[in-house]
Amino acid sequence: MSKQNTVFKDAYNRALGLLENEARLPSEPDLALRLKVSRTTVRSILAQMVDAGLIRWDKREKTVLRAPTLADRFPEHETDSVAEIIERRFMQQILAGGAEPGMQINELELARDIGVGTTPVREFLIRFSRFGLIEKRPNSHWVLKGFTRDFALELTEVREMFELRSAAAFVRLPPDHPAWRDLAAVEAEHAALLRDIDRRYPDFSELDERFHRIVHGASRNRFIIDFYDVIAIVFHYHYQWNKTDAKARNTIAIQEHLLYIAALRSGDPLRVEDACRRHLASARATLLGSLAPVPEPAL
Amino acid sequence: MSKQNTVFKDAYNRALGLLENEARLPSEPDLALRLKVSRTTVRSILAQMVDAGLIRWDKREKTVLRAPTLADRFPEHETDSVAEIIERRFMQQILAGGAEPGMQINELELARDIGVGTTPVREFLIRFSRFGLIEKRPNSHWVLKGFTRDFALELTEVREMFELRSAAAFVRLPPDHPAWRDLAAVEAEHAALLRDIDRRYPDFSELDERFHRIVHGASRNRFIIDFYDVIAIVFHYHYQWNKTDAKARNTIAIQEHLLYIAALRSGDPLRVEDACRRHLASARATLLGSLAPVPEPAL
DNA sequence: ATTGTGTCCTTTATGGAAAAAAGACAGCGT
DNA sequence: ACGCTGTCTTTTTTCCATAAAGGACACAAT
Repeated sequence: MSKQNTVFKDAYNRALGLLENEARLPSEPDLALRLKVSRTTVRSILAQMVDAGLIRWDKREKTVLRAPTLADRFPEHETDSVAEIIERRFMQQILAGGAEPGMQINELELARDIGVGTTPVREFLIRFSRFGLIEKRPNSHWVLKGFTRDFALELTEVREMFELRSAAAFVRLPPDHPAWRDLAAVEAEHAALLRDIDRRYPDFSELDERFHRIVHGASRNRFIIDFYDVIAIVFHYHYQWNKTDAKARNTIAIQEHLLYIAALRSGDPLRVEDACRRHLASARATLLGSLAPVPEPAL
Repeated sequence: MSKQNTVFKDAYNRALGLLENEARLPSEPDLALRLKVSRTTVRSILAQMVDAGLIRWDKREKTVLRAPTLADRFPEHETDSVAEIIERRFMQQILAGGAEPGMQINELELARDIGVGTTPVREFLIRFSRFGLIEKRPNSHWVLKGFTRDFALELTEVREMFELRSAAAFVRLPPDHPAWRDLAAVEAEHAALLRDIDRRYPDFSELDERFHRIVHGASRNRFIIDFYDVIAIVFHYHYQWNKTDAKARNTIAIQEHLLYIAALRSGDPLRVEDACRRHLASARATLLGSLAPVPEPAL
């Protein structure tokens, strides 16, 4: 076994959707564009569809024979790339499972645990190291620095610097800048989410990321924009395994966002700074509160 | 050929220095500690020294037989790890050689060029991607974003935010904090360098990095501290192939550093901020000036 | 009792192979 | 003329093998 054809399987599943309401399929380059894969993969998909009796394929003629059923789809888990699998398993171990700071991380053991080769594990750890949670000892193991209170404080310190600056840059954007349109869109989604909060509160996480990325984008600074990756991954996994008071927490955050958005629209720098600071302070308090409580100093 | 024993060769060269003025060598664990390698490598070194007729080795007795000569050393280039070789060659291509933004980077070609396997090249690119100069298209090539004017502006913007905050944190350090001792040491080195500037001006680069890392360390924030890696690598390679006015440039920077250090010692936040801003503004101007000039807007 | 050595096992670093996926190009069809 | 397909080549992704390096443990020497 040398490589999983997850790109093929995922694109195949997505291609099944195109068969639903069409009698014939477009050209290969057109399909490649829509599915965001190469024409080589498109041709594999078409060949597979022929085998499955879904289409007849002769040169430019690609006639749909029958509608796809659930049985035609590849199972979800076979469409995950190795990198995604490694990320999930690793984050599970260090955020959910009890992993103490200082612990050694062993590439080989991790690879065996997950059932993949050492190469992708190693590459994952290298990529992941930029998040500041692990550190490499060359020619030796990795050290887990841990999702500690210190980590959260350092993360939020930088986040606050970056977001305040980005928010200030936002109000200086020209009125026809696409960011204003994006902002209006997320504002509407916030309002919609709030109206149906009892049922939809778990959807906030994704909206939160979208909103903050729009704000950070206004900085037009790749380092600031890229830093949001660190925040996003930490929040994503942390709150995924830490759902206490999720509804109340998200409701408050939505309201803060709405005030923050209104401030941005007002164009008043002072009002923006105030709304931004309030929200960031509250986000920090929530994050710190969800960590282990501060150790009591001895009396 | 599967792996270069560069760790061994580099440690062997360093170990030769220990033979100079000693009649016998210490224990294996002791040597391992001094050379910062494992005992396994120490034992390989000792075995090699026996073969070379440098020592007699019997259990705990490690008697020096003769002083090492230049011929005993491994040549410098054999002691560079593969990762170092890749980094140098790559930086040469993108900073010194004319590499236009938007260019594709090909792992395989790069590996063949340098004469190493694809695995370390790939790992280098992943590590390097955090510097914001290249970007990955999954399942496809890397894209060179280039050391452009925009890059320099974005880099210096973040640098200035981080350094101002770190400098402000520095003056709040307790008087017995080791950073004050480090600061005094680099101050002395600055003075010494300035006295012999005609001859020693190329040494400034290293001192510059040492100084700024001390300042950034005061932030006690891993993200701020790690960000200096980006600055360091850019400055290191950029000025290595761009030596115009190096002496004048370094002389000015030393003087700015001395004022900056004096401000830090004064403990006056306003004075610190002023000195820090002045130096950063001058560093930015120098960096931008050394890039291609701004394209003239059409009349 | 502590420190050092001999021995052996494990892990990391790196090259190599092969499947999956991307990409190039000539010739064909409209 | 332009876009599409057939075919072939190249590159990326991944697993695997092996040398280099690290690390563990029992026994030996001080």
